[in-house]
Amino acid sequence: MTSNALAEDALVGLTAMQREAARQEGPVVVLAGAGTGKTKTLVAGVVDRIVRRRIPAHRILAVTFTNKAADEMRTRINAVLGLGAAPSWIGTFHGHGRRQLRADPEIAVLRPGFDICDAEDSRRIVKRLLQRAADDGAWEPGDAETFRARVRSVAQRIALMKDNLVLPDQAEAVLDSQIARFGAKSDEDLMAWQMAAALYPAYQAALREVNCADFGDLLLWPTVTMLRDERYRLDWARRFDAILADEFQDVNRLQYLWLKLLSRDHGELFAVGDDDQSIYSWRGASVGFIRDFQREFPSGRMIPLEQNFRSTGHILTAANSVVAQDRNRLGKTLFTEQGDGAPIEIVAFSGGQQEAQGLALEIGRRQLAGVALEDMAILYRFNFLSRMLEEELLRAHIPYELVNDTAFWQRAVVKDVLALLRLADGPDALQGDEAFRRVINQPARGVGAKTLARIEQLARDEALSLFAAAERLYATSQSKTAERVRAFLHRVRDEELSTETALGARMRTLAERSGYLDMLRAGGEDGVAGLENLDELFSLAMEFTSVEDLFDHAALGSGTSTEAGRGRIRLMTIHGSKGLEFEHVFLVGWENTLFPGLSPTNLDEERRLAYVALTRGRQRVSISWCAWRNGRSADMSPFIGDIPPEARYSGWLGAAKSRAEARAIREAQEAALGI
DNA sequence: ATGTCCGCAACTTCC
DNA sequence: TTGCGGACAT
Repeated sequence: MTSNALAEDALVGLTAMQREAARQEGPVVVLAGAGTGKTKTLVAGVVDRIVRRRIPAHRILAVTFTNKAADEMRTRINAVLGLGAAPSWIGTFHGHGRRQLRADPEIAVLRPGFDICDAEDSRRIVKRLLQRAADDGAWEPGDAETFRARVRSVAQRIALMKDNLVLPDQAEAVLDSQIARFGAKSDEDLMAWQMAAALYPAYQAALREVNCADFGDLLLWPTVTMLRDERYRLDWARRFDAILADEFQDVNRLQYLWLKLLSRDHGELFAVGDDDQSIYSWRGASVGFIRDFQREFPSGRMIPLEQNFRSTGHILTAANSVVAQDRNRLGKTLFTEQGDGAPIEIVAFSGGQQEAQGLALEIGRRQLAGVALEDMAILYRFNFLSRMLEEELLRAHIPYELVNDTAFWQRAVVKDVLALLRLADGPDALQGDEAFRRVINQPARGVGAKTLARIEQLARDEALSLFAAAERLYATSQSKTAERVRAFLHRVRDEELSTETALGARMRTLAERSGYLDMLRAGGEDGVAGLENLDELFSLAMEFTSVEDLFDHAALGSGTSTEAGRGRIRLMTIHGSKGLEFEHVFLVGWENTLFPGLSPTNLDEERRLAYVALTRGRQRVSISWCAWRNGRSADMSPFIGDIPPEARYSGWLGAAKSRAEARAIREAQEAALGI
């Protein structure tokens, strides 16, 4: 087959508009509504550049927000062009930033081999700084609860400043403009901004001290350096002939500028997005960039895609109506040539448990009616809502899969064992201290707060690592705990000299010999779950050849790309569902106390979130809400009221019509599973 | 005086 | 589900 024929293949099945978009040269934004073939067009755009325009794959940069989206794009391009034909520069913003910063760590005042710390690590640093400031009497620490909230909020604001290219030494000066941009709804908010600005320089210094980059740093310093140093910018910009960006409506200032600096010379910026699906303003995203595109790129084209190929008419009517309340839209209306289909089903339950049970029953019923479990999904606003659902699905013997890429790497057991590896890899490395704190008393070996404080003191006085300080402190003592601690330290030291190169095997040995696995084995059900997680970690780690790579992937939450499990219903947050589609979708917890939430956040954004949720469904969408949740009464979400009456109806399908029916469904399911 | 274990609380959304 | 305060054990 000739390459041109291949290109045509890729374009086959595209509408005229989609094809035109894919072949467009120069700056272009494809304003693609949900289900209008956005990813298809993006993939066609990459293929067109490689095949028709003969741009080498390695000179194409494609960027997404999530690892999932990047994997998806790579898979689809490979499906068209053959395995390995996809550009190597397909990845997330953070992934690209990481690559750029690894090449020149000094632009962030870091040294080679720096670590990437995740949001939790950032919060830990902020926590320590806030504590120290409170001890110095800089402000009232408040009670434990407000202190915790403050840590979160200060950390988030520092991240927001980074996303807006505010450098540490500028924080105080631009404080007012930041407050103006993001608003401060309460005195607490205002105070958090002030603290964030005051602590930002110390926070950055703390990061550098341990040779760590946070998420923001990955893109901040490359971008700042490209702005300041034209040679540096050209060095990167000249590597690429074409830039493609997914989810353009969700870029923040930093990401936008990064894209612009890389594409400025040739103007080959191909972006797809939908302003109605902008749901990341809490991460600094601004719809303004897609809305002002035409002004920023006068020669650029904006191509709208409005024909929806995914959902039936009633679903689109519902989605359009919900989002129509948002004033400031670019404005487009989805349409379909399919029929109206089933109206949106609205179901009320008395409480969360009843909702979960009702859903389990309904899912069983549809399964019996021939709908495959993998064609169904349950979407919720907050992760904690999955708990009750899981319990009831388990009870009903309905196989499910929790879709949450990053959760795996955030599990305590995974972090603990990674910390063990980090210690073994270099106990005296600066990053080793955090790892030391994590595992020194895990399993409990008699090293509590007081002892740790003593170790920290010695470490500070003698400028030692915690590991070295502990070794010295316990070198001679004959106490039982001292002996056990000494044993632990020696095992880690031994492991440092290990000739074992397979990381998975190394970690298993470490976990075994440090007593960590025994702790889990003695830990009952939770322990078993932990052991299973570790097995997955060990096998994942086998694919990595360097410790650094493994830690990077752990921090960026990638690498657990488990194939969409067949025969399982999927559970995820609405945010996590963006870009996906399912035949049947269940939207739970649509109450005025939950969605939109109680705190007066950005109502338009919640609305867009509702739009995203609704447009995931192809055939049927069911919405449920509870009159009572967590001991509080609630009302139906106003978003439900926005759906025109002809596109919805009040169903009771979640409830069994009779006891006999419930039993029949259960028995059929159990029979199918051979229970 | 220290460390451990137990029960209770609250929890965005993601790289 | 982590993270804490408090009671208990060493």
